[in-house]
Order: sequence, then structure tokens, then C-alpha cells
Amino acid sequence: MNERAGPSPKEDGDQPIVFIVDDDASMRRALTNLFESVGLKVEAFGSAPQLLQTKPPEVPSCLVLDIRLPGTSGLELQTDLAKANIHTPIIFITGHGDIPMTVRAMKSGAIDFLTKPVRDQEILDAVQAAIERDRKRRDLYKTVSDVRSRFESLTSRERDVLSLVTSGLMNKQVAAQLGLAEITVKIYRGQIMRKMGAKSLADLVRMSEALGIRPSKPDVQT
Amino acid sequence: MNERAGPSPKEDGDQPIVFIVDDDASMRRALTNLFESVGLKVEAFGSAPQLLQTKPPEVPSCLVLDIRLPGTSGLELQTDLAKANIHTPIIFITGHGDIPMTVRAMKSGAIDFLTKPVRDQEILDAVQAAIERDRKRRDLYKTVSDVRSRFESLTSRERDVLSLVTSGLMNKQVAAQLGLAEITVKIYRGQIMRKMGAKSLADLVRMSEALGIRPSKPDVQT
DNA sequence: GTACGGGACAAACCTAGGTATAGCTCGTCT
DNA sequence: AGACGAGCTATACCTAGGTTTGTCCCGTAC
Repeated sequence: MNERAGPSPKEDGDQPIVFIVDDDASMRRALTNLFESVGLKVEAFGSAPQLLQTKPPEVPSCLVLDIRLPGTSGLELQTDLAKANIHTPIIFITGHGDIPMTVRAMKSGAIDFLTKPVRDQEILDAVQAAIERDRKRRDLYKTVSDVRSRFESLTSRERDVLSLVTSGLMNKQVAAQLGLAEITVKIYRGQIMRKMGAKSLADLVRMSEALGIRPSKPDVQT
Repeated sequence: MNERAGPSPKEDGDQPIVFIVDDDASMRRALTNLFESVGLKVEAFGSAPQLLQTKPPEVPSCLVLDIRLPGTSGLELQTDLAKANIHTPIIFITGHGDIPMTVRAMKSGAIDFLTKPVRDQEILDAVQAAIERDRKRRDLYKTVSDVRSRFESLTSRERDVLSLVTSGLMNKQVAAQLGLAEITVKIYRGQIMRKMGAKSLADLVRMSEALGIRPSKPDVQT
């Protein structure tokens, strides 16, 4: 069913995966067939703990959850995943949901909440949108965590200088604030540019924005 | 009921307003009393067109909408407001809502969706959260639109230079790309700094980020 | 103890950024 | 026609940014 023919090193490069969690085996089968019919990889589980035992996916993916699951409910699973810092987009499916449930799920970031019977096109669209969102989220995350790891390679003094420089101060002002000589700041600044991989001050400013190193305000003078 | 005593110039400085749209007069009264009891200003309407006739508020505010309204439904009103570029947070109240309605409302940005009977504390919390969100939205909007109006005072050449400078190019590189002399770029650059009210290149980069003037990527070299 | 890395600084040197003054063309508004 | 603003440039001058080479102190890991 799933066309994985053993340890083939290529092939699953960026192939998205749909995870299904539903206690109803016939539902799992139906959804699996549906998703595979449009070329998506699928992994299906009967309960929340089974899903949690697998390692978080490294490719764009989404979850299709029945809200009523034995043991951990779909909503609890959503909370647990959020706590575990796993932000795979979730699509809920429900037979007997109510409005407060829906609101809670949507407020917690669910991308859709479908009621049974689910039309094929409806859930395919939802899955497509969810995977697209996850792809974007992953792209952003990759960029930011790359910058963060560079930032962590800075010494504490270099970080001091970074934050003052990106806040717009001149070298001499940075030096004054840190009680250093201007030449020292210049040297640190060069080291920062190299370690951060920034080609220009503009790059550095953007990186520090991404890291959340804010000075005060998008400072404007009248 | 509404304690506005004529044209008093002070008093409504940043006083938030709750707008209510509900065709049930007794419900309007109950909600109005509830909100006023905690010191909130209230304006209540019986239908969507009545609300649309008033000018968009200039203070943090939120909407409390019954989803079933005569004529334009709550959901349609939400869409209309979005089209009119009015992004006041919306709290829906419903007696007989269903899940697809809820999902649609939440996907379109509603902050909450409550079912009757509504507990007092529940809706007060929702209103508080909505007003807080609107306050933040307004703050951000004010900052960005200030920057945008400065940007609009730039000549087209100045804008060219701005985008290349904030993308990290040196003056001579900007000059080469635009077919100008370096000195010309320097002079435009100075004019840009003055017109934009930027105290430093870092400021200018942040402003261009806020304006969505992106070069390509948070450019990193390995 | 010594080797190593962080932190700090200096002299010398070069490039980049930025201002003031002045002068030119071109199109448009009056 | 004349004034005006955008666009463009030059000379001259000054400040800010940035690298290289070399030196010193200190704490810690081996």
C-alpha cells in the first residue's frame, strides 16, 4: 500500500506525511486509502500514545485526529503536543462534537475541524492547506534556529556589542556604554560579523530582529 | 444609560467601547448592563446595517455579535467588515449554532464563539481579551502607518536607493546597480535618513522590514 | 606549568559613510 | 517666461567603520 521498498536512501526527501489517529479501524483504512490515492504518505494509529511513541516527523506533515479517542482525547493530545513543542498542524474530525470543543480546538491552533460524514474533497483540501502551513513553519524555523545557533557561538562580550550595535549606536557610543575602547568594539564587531555569517550591518540587524533582540522601538524622531 | 453628557472634550480618551449587535432587545439590554457594570462604554444595535452606518471606532473596541441576525447574518457581517478593512475583534454569541459556522467564524479571525446561555464571567473575559488584542493591533498599525506615510514622502529614486541600501549593499554597489555616481547615492541616502526620521542605518533597516521591503533572504554565507 | 581562549587595547592603515557648496538638465505648474 | 523640484554630479573635507599585527592579563583545562 505504502510504496516504501526498503531502505532506499532517496525518495522520501521532502515527501509530506499525513498522520492519522482514529480508534475506528475502518475509518483509518478509508482515510489512508484516500490520502494515498493522491500520492501522500500516511501513518495511521489507533490511539494517542501510539502516535507519541513515534519520533516527530522531519518533513512537512499534518495530523488528522478523531476528537473522541480512547484514553487521551483529541483535544488533550493537541495540548500534549503543544507542551512537547510539536507544532504539526492538526485537523480534527468529529462525529459528535459540540461548539465549545470546536472553539477550544481552533483557539489552540487547529487548522480545521470537520464533522462526519466528511466529504473527500473537504478533507483533502484541509490536508493540503495544513501541509502547506507546516512547510512554511518549518522553513521559518530552520532559518531562525540556524541564526540562533550562530548567536550561541558568540562570547558574552560579543553579545553585548551585538545588541548595542544593532540598536543603532556608533562604535564609540557602544564603547562608552560598555566601558571599552573604541578599537575593542571594532574588533568584536568584526568577529560578530564573521561568526554570524552576516555580509552587512543590514543582515545583522535582521538577524537580531529574528532573534528577538529588540532595543526599544522602531525609533523615530520628529 | 450611556453616560455621555454632550461634547465633553476629555473623558473618552482611550476608553474602550463594546459594540453589540443583537436583534433581541432584552439581550441587548442585559449585555449593555453587564458591560457598563464593569465600566465599559457600550453601543448597541439591532441589525448589521445600523452598525455599518456608524463610523469605525478610533479607540480599542470589540464587537459582540449574535450570529443569527435579521437580514445580514453575523458571519456575513464579519466578512463585510473584513472587506471594508475593519478588523475590530469579534465575539460571536449563538443560540443554535453548528460546528461549520463555528469553524468558519474562527478561521475568519473571530476571537471567541460563545453559546447561550452565556455566563457573565465568560463573556467579560472574552471582551477583555478582545479589547486587549485590539489595543495591540492599533499600536502596531499606528507605528507602521506612520512609517508608511514617511515612505510615501520619498521620491522614486530615493525609494530605489532605500531598498538597495537596506538590503545591505555598499554605496558604490548601489550606484553601480542604478547607474549613478557614488556621491549621488550618498546624497539620496542622507535625504532618506532625514525624511524617514531614522537615526541610524539599523533603524532604517527595521523600518523597511515593517514596510515589507524585503531583499531576498536573511542572507547568510557559510 | 603551560597551553589555550576570552577579554582588552594600541598603532598604523585603508575603505566606507556623510555633509556642504555649487552647478547642470528637464519637465511642470503658474 | 520664470520658478520650482527631481534628478544628477563634482570637489573638498571630515568622521565612522574595519583589518592587521602585536601585546598583555587572567582563569582554567590538561
